[in-house]
Order: sequence, then C-alpha cells, then structure tokens
Amino acid sequence: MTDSRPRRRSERARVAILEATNVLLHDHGLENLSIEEIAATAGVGKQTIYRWWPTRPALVADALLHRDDLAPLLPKDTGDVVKDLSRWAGGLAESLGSDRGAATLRMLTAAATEHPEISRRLHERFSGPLQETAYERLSAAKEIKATPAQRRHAVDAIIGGMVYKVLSHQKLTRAGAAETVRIVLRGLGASV
Amino acid sequence: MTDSRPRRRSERARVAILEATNVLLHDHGLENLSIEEIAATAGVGKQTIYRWWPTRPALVADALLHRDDLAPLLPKDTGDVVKDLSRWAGGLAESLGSDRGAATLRMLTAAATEHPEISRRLHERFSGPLQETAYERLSAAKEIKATPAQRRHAVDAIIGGMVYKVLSHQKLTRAGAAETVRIVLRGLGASV
DNA sequence: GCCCAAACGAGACGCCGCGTCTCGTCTGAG
DNA sequence: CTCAGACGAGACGCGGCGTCTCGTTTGGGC
Repeated sequence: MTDSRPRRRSERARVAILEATNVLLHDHGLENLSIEEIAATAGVGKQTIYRWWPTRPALVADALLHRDDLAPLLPKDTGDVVKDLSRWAGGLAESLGSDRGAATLRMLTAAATEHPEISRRLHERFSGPLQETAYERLSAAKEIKATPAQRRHAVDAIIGGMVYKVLSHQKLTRAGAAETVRIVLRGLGASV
Repeated sequence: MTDSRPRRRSERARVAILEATNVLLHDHGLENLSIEEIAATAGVGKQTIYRWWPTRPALVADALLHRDDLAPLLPKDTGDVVKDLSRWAGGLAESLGSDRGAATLRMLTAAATEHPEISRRLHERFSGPLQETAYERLSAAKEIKATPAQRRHAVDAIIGGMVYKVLSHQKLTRAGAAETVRIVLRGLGASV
C-alpha cells in the first residue's frame, strides 16, 4: 500500500467537481449527467476530470461517497434486540421512504448496477455497515439461537425487504419495517 | 379507451427490433445500447423505431417483456406451505444466482430505475406475479395466522432478500433461500 | 384488382457530448 | 527561485442523437 503520489492535486478542484456532480445528479438525474456540464459548473477544465477519474460511474460513486448527509443509520444497543432493531428499521424506512430518500436509493442502485467495482465501494460505505452492525446486534442477543448463516439471511431479508419495496414503488413505512423485523426475529426464535 | 389506431404496423419490423434490442443488450449491456445499431441490426430505418417507441427505456422494457425465457417461476401447491415456498424460493435462487440470471436481474433493475412507468410495466410482468402467488399460497395455509399486511411483508422480505443478495454481489444459493423462507414462515407462526 | 394513405428502409442533416489534444498560466515542493 | 506538473480553457474529430426527406412497399377500403 505504498502511496506513490508525489502529484500536486488541487483540493479545490477535486471538491468543486464532486459537489457539482452531486448538484447536477440531483437536478437532471443520472441519465442526463454530462461531464461537460460538470466541468462548467465546477469551473474546471474537462481534462482535470479525466485526469483523476477513469469513467463516469467512478466519478458518480466518488460524488455519492463525498455526500455527508448519507451517514448510514445504525441500531442502538439497549439490551432489547427486538426494540433496537425495530426502531432502527423504522428510522431507515422513514428515511428511504421519503421522496428524496427513495430517489437517492434508486440512484445508488443504478450507479452500482453499472460497474461491479463501483458497487463494491458503495456497498462498503452504505449497506455494508448496516448489515454488519445489525448482524452483530443480532449475535449479541442471548435470546436468539441461530447459526451465523441464519443471522445473515435474517439481516438480508430485513434490509432487502425495504430496498425491494422502494425499487418496486411500494409504500415503505416505519410501522411496516418494524413489523417485518418482528416477523423475522420471531423466526429466529426471539419472543415478540 | 377507444382504440383509434387504423394504423398498418409491420409485425416483421416490430419483432426484428425487439429481438435486435435483446441481442445488443446481451452483447454490449444497457449502457452501450445505441438506437443506430439496433436499427442496423434489425434491418430497419431509425424512424420506424422512433415512430413506435417514445424513449429508449420504453424500448428496452418492451424488449425485455418480449423475451419468452423469463416466465416467472411460481410456487406449487402440495398442501405443505413451507415445502412449497422453500422449493419455489430455491428454484428462484438458482435462476437468479447464476451469472446470466444475475445479469438479467441487474439489467431489469437498471431499466426500472430509469423511469417509473417502465418500472410499473416490468413489475407487472415479473415481480408482480411472484408476489401475488406467494401471497395467495401464504393466505391459503391454515397453519399461518397473520394479517394480510404481515403476509405482504413476509413475501417482500423473502423476495427482497434474494434481490438484495444479487444486487450487493453476495452468494445466492438454493439452500440459503430455503433457509430464509423457513425463518420468515416460522416468524408468521408456521411450525418448521 | 385498384387505389392511396400510411408505414416502411435508407440515409442526410445539424446538434451535442464524448474523450483527446494543445495551448499558456499557475503553483508548490525542493 | 526554479521548474515539472497540474491547472483552466477550449479546439478537434468522432459518433450517436432525434428529425427530416426521399422513393418504395404494403394492406385495408372500395
């Protein structure tokens, strides 16, 4: 992991490009995003973009990673797994269920679909931490007797259920997400 | 709903366009799909495409709907809900878990992300029937005591869990899907 | 079987964004 | 202070876009 970069990269340009990308992503959508307009908006030469990002999806991924309003919502630990995960899923549902949240989730999905490497980076930052902490919270609960694989499946069912509802334009509510958590946890042997 | 179309549309051209689209979709992917190449491949004038399809996503959706190898896999009814849904989910997982199946699912997702109307049509044909028959199979089972909303959440968790695994590049296996079904159905009160 | 409007195949057109390139200027590490 | 390399700006050829205009084919109505 040797950092072989004696290069004098302009931080000002880098940030301007990422922020311009996010603005135009929000205004015109992923489909109508043009490098020319990003450069013009950021007050930057096109070459400066092509110098540092190999492809458009790579730039989009970096722009999404640069957003500071997308910190993943993580479950608390009060000792009551069912309550903790229900509240966590409820909050997540409220966030992803809003117009803005749903639009962002669809954009993340579309960007991830374009390139496996982009998918990996976005997952590492967004859905990964969600999965991991929910899994750990589940593993710490004494009342749940399940194999690690079963816990993984349970977490995926909860998160996947929400993602699926958004992608298929179904309603995603706080109450519905909490209900899903209750069903899945009961299936893992928790008393609900 | 008056059908005001005394128009003499060429069936030959229509089919050639849809099939050329599917071929190019498979060869170059959604991102590199060009109308020019579709027209050339189908042996058709560009105007013939623009005359009948308003946008590129609309054409992609019709092409996917025209594929006859994508008939949704539906659960049987042998009287044993757990076994029926486990096998169904297992088959679905095997199909979606293959390289080709996963690629198709990602393409469907990407196409659906581009436009709400496209999303609605694809859902109506593919995920919709899956949801509905799984829901009905669940409702017919006497051993399951749950509200309609709970059944919906359960179905979404099962299907969503699989979709999520594919989109996040996790392994999707027959056994894993069956295990997820067992967890969720146990959560609905079934004895597993 | 004839007619004719509409759909067809072909391709030219202007436009725009792509990715590359070449300027002259700016800047920061040594 | 120096100078290599990043920078802003924008010209360039290319290719696909969506529209248009040809002349030809086709199929429903008479």
